[in-house]
Amino acid sequence: MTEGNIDKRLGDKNNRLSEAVRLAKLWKEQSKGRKATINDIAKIAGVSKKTISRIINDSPSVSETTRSAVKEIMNDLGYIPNPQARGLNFSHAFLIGLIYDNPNPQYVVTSQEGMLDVLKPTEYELLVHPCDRAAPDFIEKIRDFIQRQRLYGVVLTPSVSEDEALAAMLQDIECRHIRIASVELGKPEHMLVTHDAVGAQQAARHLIELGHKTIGYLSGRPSFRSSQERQRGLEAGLAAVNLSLDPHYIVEGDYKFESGLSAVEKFFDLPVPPTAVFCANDQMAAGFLQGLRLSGRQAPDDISVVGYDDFRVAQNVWPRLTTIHTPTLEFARIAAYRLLEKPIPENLQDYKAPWLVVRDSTGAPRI
Amino acid sequence: MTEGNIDKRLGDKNNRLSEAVRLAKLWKEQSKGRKATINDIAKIAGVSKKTISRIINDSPSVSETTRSAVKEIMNDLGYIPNPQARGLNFSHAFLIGLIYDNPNPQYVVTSQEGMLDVLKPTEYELLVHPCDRAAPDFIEKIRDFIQRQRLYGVVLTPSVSEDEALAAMLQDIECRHIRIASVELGKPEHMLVTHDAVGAQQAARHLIELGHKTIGYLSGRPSFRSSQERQRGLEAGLAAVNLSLDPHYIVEGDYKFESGLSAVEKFFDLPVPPTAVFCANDQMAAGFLQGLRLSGRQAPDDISVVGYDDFRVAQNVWPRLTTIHTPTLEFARIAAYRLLEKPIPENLQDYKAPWLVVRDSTGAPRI
DNA sequence: CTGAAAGCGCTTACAG
DNA sequence: CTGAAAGCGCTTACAG
Repeated sequence: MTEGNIDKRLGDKNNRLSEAVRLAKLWKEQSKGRKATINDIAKIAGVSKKTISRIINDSPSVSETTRSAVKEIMNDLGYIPNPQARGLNFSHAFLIGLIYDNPNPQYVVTSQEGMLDVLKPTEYELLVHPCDRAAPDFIEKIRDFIQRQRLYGVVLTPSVSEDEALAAMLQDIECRHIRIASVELGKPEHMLVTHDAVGAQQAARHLIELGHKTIGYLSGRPSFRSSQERQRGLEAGLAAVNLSLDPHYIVEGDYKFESGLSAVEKFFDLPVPPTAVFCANDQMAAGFLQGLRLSGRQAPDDISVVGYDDFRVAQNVWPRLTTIHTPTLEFARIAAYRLLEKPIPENLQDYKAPWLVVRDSTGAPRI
Repeated sequence: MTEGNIDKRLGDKNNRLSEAVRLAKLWKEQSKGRKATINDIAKIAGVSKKTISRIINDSPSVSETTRSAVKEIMNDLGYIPNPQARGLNFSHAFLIGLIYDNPNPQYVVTSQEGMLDVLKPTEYELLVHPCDRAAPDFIEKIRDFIQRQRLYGVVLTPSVSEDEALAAMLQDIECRHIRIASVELGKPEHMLVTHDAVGAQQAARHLIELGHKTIGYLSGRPSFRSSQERQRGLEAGLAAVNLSLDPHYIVEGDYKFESGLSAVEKFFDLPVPPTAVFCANDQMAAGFLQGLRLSGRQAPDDISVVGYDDFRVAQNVWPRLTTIHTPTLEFARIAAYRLLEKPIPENLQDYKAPWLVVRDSTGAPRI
């Protein structure tokens, strides 16, 4: 290769670049706020649409020179590929769904935020979809939602994540999905397990260490796996010191404040009331605390109370609630990473188990 | 027209129908779960794509015979028009955005639910987009969000709804938007006013009727219009009985629990502490109640407390909070109706002003 | 009331 | 490493 050739090539490159700069300027004057399309970029860069498409999709078979030149033009014009046009060719939209039925707003918003943290640097957006498992056409509705907007995938949170018929439908229509649930319910590749039994066992250990022997359980709906798992953890903790959970000491709640409130008299009507109650979630524990007060009692003097979730309410009530912290935000992030098949950051690897947070609602039993 | 002609037409129609039934059956056998497209429907119905398109878009210029025949086929095959393909032709996707920065999860989830109530029977879905007004590129980020997915429109909630630069940007890119805010800030067609001053005035009247004369105000961030409006309402209520709000009796909070908690000592450090405090939201009022307890006081014996919002926390705390109810769900519904330019149902017309809910945190002042 | 052609902004084969 | 053609599933002119 002679020096002349090199000069010529440099010259060509420079010409092409300056031509691109000229065209870009022209375009900006004429476009009047219209957004650039793949055609505009191709014309200005002097390459084919297909090359632009390759760059959008990070194809390796584009020369570094072309790629950087085109990328500069893209930035200059503020070009964003139209996700609808892309979605029309791929078999999906650039949309992720969050399907939930948990009535706790903080759980929902925290999950959204966790997922959005991960989606933010991508081209995906988050669609929210509350649902009602009791509705007769609930699965059909979700199928419509997914197929209509051709979602890339969905994340399911408890309790709708526990629904086997729903999981089967998702499998059937080949919709990517991650089920966040207290325990492994289906294929591991679709599961994100929160290990509620492990958390509940810590609650049990805490109460036992304080000296409690007669411990009650305020459950969620018995059909909810999370409530079953929390009970299982409590029983495991009791079994470790040769205690067991007497069925009379189980009161059925529904995860709502009111069921906590009304549980108080049920426990205190027992011949020997428990000295501590483990509530299957914070909301019921908050109701339980209010029920205590309404009946002239208080925690932890008259009875110790432990919640589950560590949502905001745990710190708002009085006494502040001893509870089990579940890293909801982190689980949501992990779910999003897994859905997008992205590597999960190191610092999220640890967030696998819930942990105990001791506050003011627990103490030694009154003799 | 002879009888023969009529017979022939009926015969044609019947032939066409039975042919369609035959083709539909064939299609279902061969499609193997593939979703029907406009082409499939057109072929089976024996009409052009354009006619199907007209039916999808409710064009009046389609004969009732054709329309009903085609609709039957659509239902039979479970046909759903692809919103991405439609969006590619229209200048927007079938997506609505909810842009919020309110940290209260219940506010967010309630707003989402209200909007979804309205979107459910439509082809639109809801995209959530939290934001941070303090971020330097916050407006740019929102513009990207809107333009990338080519949203049909957005609903803004306080305080981001108060941002004039954001409103200007939306105007500029011609993005439909509804701003839910405490007071009319911009063009009426974009505003949905919650009339916070009216609510606050009721709080003032309630306290005055109980006999309070020295009333404190725990504000939100002074830059927030909602906090200003709630203060304005309080002042109006006081002015009605020739009282006024002494600036010393205003403590600055930030709508968060902790600022309520720490406000207690500030009020009680005054030479003459107020006998009642109006908190600019429930979350601060809950903190205030906890702060009272931590300092050995309680409401309403030592001081009356009023909140604003009537979120769940108002009933969870002890004493249960007297507060101002804002129909958040209904406002979100109205916003969605207006965005879609749908008529607002009669029963929503009334939901224009907030109202007082008296619970246990207010009483007559201690002499 | 109905339809054939061209196009929305991209991508997938296919070819070189 | 690069490109011309055809297509994704719809709609907009235009024509009749």
